[in-house]
Amino acid sequence: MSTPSHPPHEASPKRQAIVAAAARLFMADGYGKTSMDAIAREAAVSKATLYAHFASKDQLFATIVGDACGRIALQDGTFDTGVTDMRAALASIGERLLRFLLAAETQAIQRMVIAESQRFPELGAAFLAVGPQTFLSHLAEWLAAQSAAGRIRIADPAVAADQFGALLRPLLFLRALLSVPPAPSEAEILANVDAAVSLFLAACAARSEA
Amino acid sequence: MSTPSHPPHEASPKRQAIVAAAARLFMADGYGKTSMDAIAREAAVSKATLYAHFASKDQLFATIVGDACGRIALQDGTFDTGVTDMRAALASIGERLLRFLLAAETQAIQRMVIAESQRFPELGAAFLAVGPQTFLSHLAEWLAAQSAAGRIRIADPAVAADQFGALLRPLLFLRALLSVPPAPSEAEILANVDAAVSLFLAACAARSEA
DNA sequence: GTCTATAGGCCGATAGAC
DNA sequence: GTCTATCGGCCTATAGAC
Repeated sequence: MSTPSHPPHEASPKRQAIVAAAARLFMADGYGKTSMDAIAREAAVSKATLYAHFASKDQLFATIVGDACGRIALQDGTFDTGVTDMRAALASIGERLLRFLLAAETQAIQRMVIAESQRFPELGAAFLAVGPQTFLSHLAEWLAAQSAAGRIRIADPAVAADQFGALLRPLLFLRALLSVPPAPSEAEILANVDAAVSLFLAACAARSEA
Repeated sequence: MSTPSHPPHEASPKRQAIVAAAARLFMADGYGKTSMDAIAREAAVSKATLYAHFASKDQLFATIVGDACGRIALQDGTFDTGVTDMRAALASIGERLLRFLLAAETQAIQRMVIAESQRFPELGAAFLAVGPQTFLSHLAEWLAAQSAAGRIRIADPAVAADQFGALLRPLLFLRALLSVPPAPSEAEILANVDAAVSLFLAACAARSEA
């Protein structure tokens, strides 16, 4: 993140193996339980090689999480421009967001960043910037456009985007983040999206304030 | 949690010192970075005494987090029965919830439980039960009563409670959980509560469905 | 750059005296 | 129950040969 750290080639095969192994283990077991020995073993590389590519466990962790945050930003953030049915458009955006938030890799990253954000202060800020804030600013822009086109009534697009996003982190999302079974079912996901869209649209149809 | 574990007196002074020290250190540094040596030092007790009261680091951690979860449940869950102004009532409930979610101890517990919920499966379930689920079931009951009294229109109180709760975990809440400065200001807190109440009420005034 | 081998330290947990 | 002292192990990181 702060230190790109490519002393050898960025695309060195061993380096790629190390990154892949570290990502898998950090996400599965967290920072504390993952040892450099285990990463070296998983990557089929000696520990010395590992340390030739990454100066410390901290730096390796920061690199892995930074990469993962970058991957989040690459998620298709396109919002339809030729909208006619607001309910369908919001349902589509909401469903994509909720499914993304519940995906295994996203959940793993969230747990890691929340767990270590105090020890690695840049991590939380980086995640927030490339994840939630990027998504919300795109959504706010889109909402503003829909509002300007008269398809919805929104006073403050930024606030509205934040609220729509929050509605897609209901108890279902908490349950998943806390690893409490059962895993979210298809029906639950769709019901939560529908409820979020309904509440949001009902409010926007009814009022002109924020 | 599962193992009450009081071999000596539950209220033994040394035991209390251990619990206090462990709670402070676990919440500040997390499970991995907190050592039994540090806890013993902080509690002014030998490590052998520590192990006389708690069989292992895991068990001590589970006890501390279980206690903390129990303390959450003790939060004043009273909802006004003699309500006239729904906006004021919801604002009061919302403000108490958001301030609670942002409190330092609550944040520390959330980080710990999210971080270790995979290694300690009972932890996530216990937290969910005594925290969010207890609150939401009380809120749902209260909303049902208000709906029955004709002060609001709610089809599914459980869904509505979940949504009101979700609206009180906006970006502001994420920022705090990720330890990203600045700390939430008074104005931000009140603005977020007001926005949540406005959206919720506008939707409930406008529709009869969920 | 990559290996084998190991330094050096801290950790969780225990033995044994009182 | 509480202490002092210590074990055995695993961890991060490095030295030195190739």
